[in-house]
Amino acid sequence: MSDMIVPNLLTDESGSPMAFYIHAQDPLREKYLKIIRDNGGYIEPSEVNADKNQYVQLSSYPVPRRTTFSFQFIDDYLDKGGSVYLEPYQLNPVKRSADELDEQDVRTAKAMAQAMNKKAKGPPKSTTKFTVEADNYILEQVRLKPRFRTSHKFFEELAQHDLLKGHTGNSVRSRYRAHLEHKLLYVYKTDDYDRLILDASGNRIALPVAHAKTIKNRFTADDDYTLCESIINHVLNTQDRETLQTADDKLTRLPDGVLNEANFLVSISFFDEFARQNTGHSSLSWRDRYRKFARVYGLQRYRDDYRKAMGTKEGPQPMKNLTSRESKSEKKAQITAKKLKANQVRMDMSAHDQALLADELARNHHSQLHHNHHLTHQLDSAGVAAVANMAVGQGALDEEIGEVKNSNIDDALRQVGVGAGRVQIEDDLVNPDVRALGIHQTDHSAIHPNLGGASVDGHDFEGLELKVDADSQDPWAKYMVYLPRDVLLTALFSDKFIQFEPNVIDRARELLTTLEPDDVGVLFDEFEKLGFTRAFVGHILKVTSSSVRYINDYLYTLRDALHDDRIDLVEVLFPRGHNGLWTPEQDFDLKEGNMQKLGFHDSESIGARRQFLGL
DNA sequence: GACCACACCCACACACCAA
DNA sequence: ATTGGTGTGTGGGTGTGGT
Repeated sequence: MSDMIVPNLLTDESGSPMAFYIHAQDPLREKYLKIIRDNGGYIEPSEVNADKNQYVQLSSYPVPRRTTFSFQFIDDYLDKGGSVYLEPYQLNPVKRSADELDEQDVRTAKAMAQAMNKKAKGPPKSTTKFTVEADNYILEQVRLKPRFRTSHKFFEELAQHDLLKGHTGNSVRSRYRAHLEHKLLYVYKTDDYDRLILDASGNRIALPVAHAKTIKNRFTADDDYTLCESIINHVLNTQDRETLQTADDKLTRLPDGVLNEANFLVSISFFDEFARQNTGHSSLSWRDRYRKFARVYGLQRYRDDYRKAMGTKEGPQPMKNLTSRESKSEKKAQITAKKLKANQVRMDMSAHDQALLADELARNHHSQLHHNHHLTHQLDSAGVAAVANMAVGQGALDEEIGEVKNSNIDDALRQVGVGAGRVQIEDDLVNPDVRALGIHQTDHSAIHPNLGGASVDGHDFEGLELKVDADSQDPWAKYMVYLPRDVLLTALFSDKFIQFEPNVIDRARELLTTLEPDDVGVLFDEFEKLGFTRAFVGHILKVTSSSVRYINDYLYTLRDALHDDRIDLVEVLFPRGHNGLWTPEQDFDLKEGNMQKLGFHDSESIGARRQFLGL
């Protein structure tokens, strides 16, 4: 902008400034304030004055029920030395009614979000070049966790590593995808829990990349065909022909060979069995594929289309584009639009009305305080806004609050660095509101958080609960039952236990330090390797509400008992009066509310038990 | 103007949950 | 126990702006 040479463009012939209005919240306000002033123009601070004088409002986005023009006008006007008309830059030519969300609100919200985002991100980002060292580091990290190599989350967490400072998750991911993936060549062999498998001499085992699965598998045409065929056969074998061939009107009989798919009954157990035979997807995924795709497309239709397509050059294609869920950004825009709407109503309310309303509400809510009608003069603007918001309705606000909560949680989770072997959410977040959202303290991520591999010293069992509740449908839940009281010692330990004595308990406790919330299976497996029977592990989890801290406590008492010759098995299995350790009797008391009998449990133990039992 | 770092998008695989 | 609704974040991109 060479305004040293060019005379002030934003003035009229008489030299008086051209006047504009820019809403105080507009993200580009500061930028254009400067540009316009530098070129001799004027920005009216008051909306009322601007309206009175019909000053042009410039905006980053269309504002419902106001006439606004794009900042591009200023850019072009200055660029072309003033030979530009205003009209084409108008953002929202249509005046609309005040009620009901419409597309424009949503568009506005989107544009606003985008504009705000730019502002929030601050001045133009500088970029950091990837070094050879960083590249190699990324590759090695991918090799260590091959299943996560397509995960956004994985790279987001990877970006926290010191070696990758200055890069974002996005950039590390795209660096890998665009420049490193073809250099990967091999990955390390890992077990079902994504832990490295070492060979006999303790070395990592290299594996061709193609052998390493990722987290999710796309459904192939063959998958879809097998699914459709199997379901058709299944219903033919399990349901009567008449039902299957009856049309929706319940009267007409369909021609032979045509089945009414609306009458198909396909139980969950079918998908369990099917997933056992077809291991590429979980039972839940197969069921979902059936619900969202096969049933929509038509199973018989897909079967026939597949067979037909076998003869073509292209070959059969998997089903696609049959889901129609609102995209996330769409949803967000809807919510933002609602908020805007609420704000708009507030802005539309005259100052006088706002004052009356505030006064009115204040009388109702604080009637003991005897306010006169000058009350509103004592309210600050935030107070008036809050009061007006009440008039707008709680709905939009509720969503706002919900979103704030969620983003707080997000932030808290984000603070959990990759090196932090285990999740520790700040205390102030572990409150009833957070619990009400169904978020476990430890339940933060689909992938294991300790990508950095920082070792844990085993003293922070605080709050880690394995993610299985006694009454859930988790396959591990069925093992989590009390043993009978007359059980024999031999039912608790296998021969291996003798082999590993006397260190078994300590090794078991050590193992606890490595667990993640989803590692119930790991715990079962590893404890069995140490010589615990599965039934006993289940019993321990039942007694301890599957909380790692209490499992640790239990192992202590178990160790002491084992060192005592005169072992009282019942006392070991059903410890009385121990905080965090539960028995069937105590469960009963908890359900019945006989809290006086549970005095030795602290509130944390009781809370954990409630959650564990689904009370 | 090509290349790169980084942001953003969206269908859907997989999962969980309430009714 | 089924069932449909829906949350989550992957998997595979495209868009954008700096260098």
